[in-house]
Amino acid sequence: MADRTNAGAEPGARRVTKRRAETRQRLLQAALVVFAEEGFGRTTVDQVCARAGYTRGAFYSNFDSLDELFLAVWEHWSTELITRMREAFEAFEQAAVKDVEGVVAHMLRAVPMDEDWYRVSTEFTAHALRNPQLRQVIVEREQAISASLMPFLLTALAAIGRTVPDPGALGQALVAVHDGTALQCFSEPGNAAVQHRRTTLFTHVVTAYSTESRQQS
Amino acid sequence: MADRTNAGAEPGARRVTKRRAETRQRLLQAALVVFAEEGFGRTTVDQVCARAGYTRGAFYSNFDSLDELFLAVWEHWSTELITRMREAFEAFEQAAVKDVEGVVAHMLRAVPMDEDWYRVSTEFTAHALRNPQLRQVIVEREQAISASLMPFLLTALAAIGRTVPDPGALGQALVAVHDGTALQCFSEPGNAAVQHRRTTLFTHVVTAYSTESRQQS
DNA sequence: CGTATCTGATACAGTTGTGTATCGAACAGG
DNA sequence: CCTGTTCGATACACAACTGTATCAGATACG
Repeated sequence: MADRTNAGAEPGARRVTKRRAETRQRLLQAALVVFAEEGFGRTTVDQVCARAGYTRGAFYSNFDSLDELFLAVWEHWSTELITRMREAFEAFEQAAVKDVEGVVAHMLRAVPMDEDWYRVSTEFTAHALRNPQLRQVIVEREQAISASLMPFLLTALAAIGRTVPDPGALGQALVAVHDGTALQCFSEPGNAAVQHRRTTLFTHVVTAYSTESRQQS
Repeated sequence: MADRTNAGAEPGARRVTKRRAETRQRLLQAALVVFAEEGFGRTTVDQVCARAGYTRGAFYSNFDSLDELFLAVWEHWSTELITRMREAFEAFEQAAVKDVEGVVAHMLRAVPMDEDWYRVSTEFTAHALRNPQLRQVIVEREQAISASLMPFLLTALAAIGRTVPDPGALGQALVAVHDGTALQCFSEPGNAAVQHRRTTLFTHVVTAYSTESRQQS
């Protein structure tokens, strides 16, 4: 590994200057775009640096290899996405929601759909399947997404008088449906029917995994 | 393009020798494995040829570029898969199937789950999103899968007294669910719960998209 | 300010891969 | 068999990328 950021507490620790943090950040941003455009395997160090406005020296000072950068990009942006999702959830007005369709509509509004990210994460997925450690990383990330989403979803469902017997199963189902339908939406960006069917499918799934409970909040 | 196969009818047509066909075939097979192992972007012409037992001369005699081979591999194996799926369906005994779970179990048994293919097709998907023409190819393939599957599914459902109001929507939903859950299954190969939830999700979806009809065949 | 350290630019050496051109061997048709 | 054609191996010229080593400017801190 190249020099790692560290909070300054360790012995032998090096200060992390602002400049360095900024450089790293810009490299991560640039990398997402370049990976999306060129594909990971065909991306060169030069391309990323050029896009970020650096030369290769900056890269090799911050990372050891493109592989390391790829992982860093994926982790950075996937946590970013989870954060955004959570924020969107917290900003919700539960007021107007009266049925499952409403809950789903709210939920889908909170889930970002970014094509660059989709391409990169898809490729990362394929990449991760080649490496047991990365496989695990993927699994954990999926659980994190599910864990971020479910509390809000359960609350929203409770508000319309619905209970989820097996939240874990619902979480897994939703992630799968999201992944599968995202591809369809990106494949046919102009096709409104595909978009609509996506919502319908989500609604069916949420309905199937929840049951009506007597007391409505 | 390199020399193309042709049926010999065109003027200026070249014979296609057996040797050539065999070479092409072996290159396609080798490519699937190498792409799965290395990733498309990091695969070299040499690697594919070595795996197939040729040198680069054979490759350049059959294809113009790795891109062309990638597409050829994807088309070859995806049609192959559809064929297998259809055959598996045709071999089914409808006898023992008495409920939606049974139908789903049969269906899932017909759908091949090959990890090499999954990796390659996932990467191809990401690749295809960069090119409008390839996007279209993906869409058409999805429709072909749906078209192969639905007749059998509709028949099986009819046999247990169920009707599907919107087969197109169900087809799209099933493809999405398949794609999404396949990743989960490959990520946690040892986890039986994931496998089971996949089946459950399929069952829920098929149930939600079909309605009970009076007359049972 | 002055200085020690950190950061990114630049230059370099070596490796790896591509695409083409050429040629002998394999093949199909008579 | 013989012959014209096709196929794939080999050699070559060229281009691209990597990783390292070095250095000058930027930065933090007393």
